[in-house]
Amino acid sequence: MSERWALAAEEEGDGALLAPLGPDGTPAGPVRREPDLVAAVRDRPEVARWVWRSTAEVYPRLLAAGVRVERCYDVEDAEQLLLGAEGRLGEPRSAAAAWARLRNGPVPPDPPPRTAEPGSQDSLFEPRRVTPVPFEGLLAVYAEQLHRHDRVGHPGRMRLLTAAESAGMLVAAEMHRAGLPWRADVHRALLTELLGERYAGGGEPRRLAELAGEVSAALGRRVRPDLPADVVKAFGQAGVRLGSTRRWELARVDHPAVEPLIAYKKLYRIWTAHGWSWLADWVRDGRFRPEYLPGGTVSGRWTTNGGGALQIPKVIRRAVVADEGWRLVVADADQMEPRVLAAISRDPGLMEVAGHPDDLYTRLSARAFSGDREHAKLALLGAVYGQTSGDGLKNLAALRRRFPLAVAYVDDAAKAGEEGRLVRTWLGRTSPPAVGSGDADEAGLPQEGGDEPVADEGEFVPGYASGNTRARGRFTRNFVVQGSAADWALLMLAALRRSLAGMRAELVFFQHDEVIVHCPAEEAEAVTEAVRAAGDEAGRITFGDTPVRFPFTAATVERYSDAK
DNA sequence: TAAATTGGCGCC
DNA sequence: AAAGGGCGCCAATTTA
Repeated sequence: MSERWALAAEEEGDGALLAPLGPDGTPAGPVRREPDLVAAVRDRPEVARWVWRSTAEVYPRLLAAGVRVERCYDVEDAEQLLLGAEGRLGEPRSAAAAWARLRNGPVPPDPPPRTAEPGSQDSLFEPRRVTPVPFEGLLAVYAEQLHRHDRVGHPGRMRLLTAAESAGMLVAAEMHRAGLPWRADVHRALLTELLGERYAGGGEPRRLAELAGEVSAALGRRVRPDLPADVVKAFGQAGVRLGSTRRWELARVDHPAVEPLIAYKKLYRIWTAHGWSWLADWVRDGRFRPEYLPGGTVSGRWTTNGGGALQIPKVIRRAVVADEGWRLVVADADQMEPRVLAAISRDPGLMEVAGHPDDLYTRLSARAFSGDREHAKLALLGAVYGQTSGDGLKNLAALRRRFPLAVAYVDDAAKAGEEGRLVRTWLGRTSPPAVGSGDADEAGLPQEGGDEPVADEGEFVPGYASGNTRARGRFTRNFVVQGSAADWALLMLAALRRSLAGMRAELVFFQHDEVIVHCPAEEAEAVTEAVRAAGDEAGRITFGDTPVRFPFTAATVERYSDAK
C-alpha cells in the first residue's frame, strides 16, 4: 500500500540511513545504511512518503540528481507546528531538541536562522549548521509526533496542516531549483530608461541626480532627498512643517519640491532595491532563484530569503520573460480574504456570496451596500484588518447586520487577542503568545520554563498601554483570516504540483495568492485548467463541505508585466 | 567598529 | 482625510 520510509543523510559523505515504517510510525524493519542517498531514493519508487529531518537538507541533493519525490514529512517543520498547537511556541524546534525532550535531557537551542548571501544562489546546498540527531532519535520523534497530532483540538486538520506544509517544502525546493525566468538585458534596458545612465565614478544615475537637483532648487538649498531628516528640515525652512516624509503626507503638501521629491523616492527605491547590483547579485543564467521559506511568517505566509522576491515592483516585472516557445501562466486568486472568511465563519449569507466565481465585492455590494462596490470592499477589508476609523465603521455596521457570523468570527479573534489568549487558523496553526501574558493557552497546557520567545520583547505588555492591547487584537483578528488563507494556499500548491507532475510545466513563483507556471505554449491551456481545479479542490480539502468557490484570474503571457 | 534600530517603501 | 494585518530590504543613524 502506501509505503513510508524514514531517511537521513549521513553527516559525512553521500551515504544514508533508512528504515521502513509501520502504520504507527515505528520501524517496520531493520535500519539499513546505503552508500548513496540519491540512489536509495531513486531505487524505491514505491515509497509514497519520505520522512526526514528537514526538506531543505535532503531534497536539493535529490533534485540536483533529477530525482523528485511524491510526498514527504518534514519532522522539524511538524515540530514547529505541533509546539504551536500545544501552546509551547518558542521552545526549540530542531529534531535534536525534540529528541532531548523525549529523553528528558538538556535541550539544545535552535541555531540562528541563516540569511542568504547575495550571489550564492545555491545557499540551499550549503549545509546548515544543525545539532545532529541520531537516526534512532529521528525515528522516535516522528512516532511521538504522530501521537501528538491526536491530542490537539482538531487532529484531522492538524494532520492535514503538517502534511500540506511538508508538501510546501517540496514545492519551495523545486521552485528554487527551477527559478523565475529573468532577462538581464531587458532589466538593464529598463533601468537605463527609468534611471538614466550611470556615471563612471559610481553614485546616483543621471535621472536621480536631476531630480535631486530639482528638489534642491525648489527648496532653495541643497537637499539630500533620501535623508528624511534633511528633507523635514528643508521643508521647515520653507515654512512647511512635516511630521515625516512619507509619501501620503508629502502628497498633501502644496509645494513645488513635492513632485520631484516623490518621483525621486520612487526611482531611488528601484535603484537601491532592484537596480544593477540586485541584478548582479541575484540573476544567474537567466533565472532568479530566491530561497522560499514556507511558513516563514507567524501566520503561515511564506517568506523568501534574499532578493526580496515577494516585493518585486510591478514596473520591474517586464524583465520576467518566458523562454522561446514557452509561456507564463500567471494566476491570481480572486478576493481571497472574504472567501476565506466565508469558509471559516460559515456565515450563510457570505458563503452564498462567495459561492460564485464572479466578482465577490460586486455581489456583496448588491446585497448590503446598494451596489456600491468600493464601500463593500472597504467594509470587508476594514473588518479583517481591524480598521478603527473612517468610512469603515459606518460600513462595518451594514456588514454586521447582513453577515453577523462573519463579523463575529473576526471580532471574537480580536477579543481573544486583547485578552491575551491564542487564536488558531482553520487547520490549526497557532498565533504566538502575547509576550508578557505568561499564561498557558486555552487548553490549559502548562508552559515550561520562564523564557519567552525573544522576538518582540517589550511589545504587547498588558496593562502598560491600551494601544498595545488593541494592536494585539488587530493582529489576532487578521491572523485567523490571513493564516487560514495560507492554509488554503498550501493545499492549492500541493494540488497544482500533483497535476503538473505529468507535464513539462514548472511552478516558478508563488506569492501569497498568486502563482506563475512556466510551460511550453501548448501546455498553457491545461495548466490554466489545473490551476482553477487546484483552487476549488484546495477549498474543499481545507475547509470541508462549504459552497465557497476559490476562482483564479489567469493570464497566459510572455511577460509577467502583461498579466492583468 | 560592529550590531541593532529607524524610516521608508515595495509586495500581498 | 487618514488608517488597519503580514513581511524583506536598503541606507542612515544610534547603541553597545
